[in-house]
Amino acid sequence: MRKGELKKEQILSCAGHVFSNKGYYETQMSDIATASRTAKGTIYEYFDSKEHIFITLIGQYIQQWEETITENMDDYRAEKPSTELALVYIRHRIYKTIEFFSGNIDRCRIILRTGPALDQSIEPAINLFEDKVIAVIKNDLELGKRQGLLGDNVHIEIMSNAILGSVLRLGLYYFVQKKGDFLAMDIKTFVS
Amino acid sequence: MRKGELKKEQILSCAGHVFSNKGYYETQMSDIATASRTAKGTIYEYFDSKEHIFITLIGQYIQQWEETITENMDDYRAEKPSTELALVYIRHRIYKTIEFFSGNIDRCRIILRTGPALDQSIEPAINLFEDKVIAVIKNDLELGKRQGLLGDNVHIEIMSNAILGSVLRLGLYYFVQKKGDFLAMDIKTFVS
Amino acid sequence: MRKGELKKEQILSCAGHVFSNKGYYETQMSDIATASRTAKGTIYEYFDSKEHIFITLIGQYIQQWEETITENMDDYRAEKPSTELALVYIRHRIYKTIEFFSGNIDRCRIILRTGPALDQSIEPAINLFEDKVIAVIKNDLELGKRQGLLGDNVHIEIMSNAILGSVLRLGLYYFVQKKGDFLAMDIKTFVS
Amino acid sequence: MRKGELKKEQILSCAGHVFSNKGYYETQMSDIATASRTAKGTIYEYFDSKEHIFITLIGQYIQQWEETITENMDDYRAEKPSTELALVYIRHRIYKTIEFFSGNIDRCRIILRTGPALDQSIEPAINLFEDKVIAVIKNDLELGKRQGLLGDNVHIEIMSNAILGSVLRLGLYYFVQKKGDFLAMDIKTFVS
DNA sequence: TATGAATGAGAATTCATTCAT
DNA sequence: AATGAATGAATTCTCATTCAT
Repeated sequence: MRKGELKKEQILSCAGHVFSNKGYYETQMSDIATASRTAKGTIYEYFDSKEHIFITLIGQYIQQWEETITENMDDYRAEKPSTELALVYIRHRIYKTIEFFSGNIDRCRIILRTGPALDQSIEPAINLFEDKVIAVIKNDLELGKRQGLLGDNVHIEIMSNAILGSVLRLGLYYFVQKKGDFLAMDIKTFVS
Repeated sequence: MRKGELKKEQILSCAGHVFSNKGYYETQMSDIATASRTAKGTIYEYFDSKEHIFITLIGQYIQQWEETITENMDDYRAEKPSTELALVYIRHRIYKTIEFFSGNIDRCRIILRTGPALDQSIEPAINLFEDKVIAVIKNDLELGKRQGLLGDNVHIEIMSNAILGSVLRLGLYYFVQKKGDFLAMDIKTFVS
Repeated sequence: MRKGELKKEQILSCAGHVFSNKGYYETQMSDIATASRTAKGTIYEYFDSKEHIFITLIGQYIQQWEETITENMDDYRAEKPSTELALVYIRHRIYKTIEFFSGNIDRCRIILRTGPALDQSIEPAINLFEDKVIAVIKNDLELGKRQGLLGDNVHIEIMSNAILGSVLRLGLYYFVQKKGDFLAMDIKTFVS
Repeated sequence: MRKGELKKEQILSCAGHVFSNKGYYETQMSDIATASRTAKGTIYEYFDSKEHIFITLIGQYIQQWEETITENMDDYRAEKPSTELALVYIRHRIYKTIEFFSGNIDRCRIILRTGPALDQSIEPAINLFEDKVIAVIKNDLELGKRQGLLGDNVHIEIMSNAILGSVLRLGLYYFVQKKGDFLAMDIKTFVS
């Protein structure tokens, strides 16, 4: 049981590595087999299909992201019981999201480089991640609005999408394409 | 000559329609043949491969975008010879880009849904579009900085990527996924 | 009419050139069209199919060979009315056949390099040439036997095939593969 | 391992049978699949391409020929330690080559019917066989010359090509085209 | 008579998945 | 639980031939 879990995890992480380098379509099951030092048949003991691997992987990434952004949340809660909690939250989440992306290059490349249009069956998986993020941002923004930190004319839906788009694009630019040197300062400046 | 051009254009636009619905990989040459009411062999008279069709299509989109954003540029130039030209420019380009996306749903879906990770040979084509847009935005932002409209602490690279990310994401959200009603007001509010 | 004949001849000789370089299967109708500066459709005005071109070509070669080996035959007839006519004939034919091969490199390459196993429909064409040659050799050998130049124990069928095989192989070796310098002496020595 | 070798051998021999009947170009992978009762995909587990199968086959034939002509060579060596060894050798080889051709009809048909002009990539394979044979004959002839069995005026290159041409042609005539009854006597008569 | 765009049947090859061991 | 040989549907691309002009 324990051993089986390990094997599954091993296949998953190796698959992530291959997907990250070759993309979903260019990745072949034999690549995953080779990378994970597993026979092709064995992979099918743990996953129904190539698609299933990919979807499982994205699901894992979402869970990891959720865990990451809630980490140490209590510190903030305690630290600043005053106003401006929304701003603190959103900054914390952006930092944590950046940490999330920079923490695992395969994860980063897959999420940021895989457009939603790959395939009808994979599209929902990709969208799921982005929907989750949008929901969290929206929530924070609404909190901000209630706290009077954001003017009434701020359109939350637009704002949250814009923030998500910005963050994803910046991640792609700095972490995946590595076109510039990432400077820790910045986003703070930008958001505010 | 004229007739050949028409046929090529017809294949290209039908291919765009199929790509937009099924994605690059799920699209088969036979789908394009059926959609364009052309024999498979005929498509190969005009294009070397499926990849060639896709790359040609993206190239066409880039050209169309460039044409769109420079349209009526002179009006603005005359209208506001004073300061704030950069702001006018950038707004104009954002409006025009929105117009560009909303003007052709296939174009919109392909550009916004196709992640850069489809395939090694297609990735450059996709990146080309985004690089072009980044270059234009950077240029405008630099102009804005020189005109004193943007503070010195604004990091142009980050800002331009954030704007691009926002615009692409909003296009995806409102035009492709149609999750909300697009309101003409907004982006203006957002950018300022 | 005259002009049509010329066109047909032009296509045929250009086809010979292409077949000689690429072989029957690797040759495409478009190659022949390009080589003969004729539109693909036009070729079909003169020939029913690719196969038809090839068969016509071989037929032409056979006719040319027959013409070549009978050239100046009368000289020999007059010159040596004595015995040994068979030997004179066969030598003359071998010389003329060598002349035939060396006179047109495309013809030479096609006949000597095209094995009989290309295709069910082309095999008869190739065999036709060799059958013709065998018949002529056999005839000469029988004459030689009647004249007492060849012992009774010479098996004509074997001998004629052996001579044909030798001649074809030597042609291939010296004219097509050009592995050695061809010396005019020799075959005479060999045959006798 | 053992089983895989068997499968490969099975595909190879069935492919030989199909090639021998239809020729290289007319043979389709599906024919080989059917003939060997193997799925098309399986063939590609063992061979990279149709061309690869053909080249492997010819390589095998060459090896078999080399094995055949050296069989029982020692007998001769013991039997006739005197002079005329060269003549014994060459006769032995011709008999063995005839045995080689008559021993496997597919092998015989492929070697004798496949001209060198099939295809640029296959031409070397075909030539390889004939080059090997030429080398062996040349060697024997040189031995014969040293032993004084052949006059100085015998041109070895021409002679060896002529012998090869004769043998191949006779094989084609008697074994492939079956135009006459093969009589065991003969070649001996001819060569001497 | 000449053209070359259009055709579509047909070919080799790929690769996710299965299954006997 | 693990294997990897076997599968065959599916896919891209080719090319001899046709036909409207």
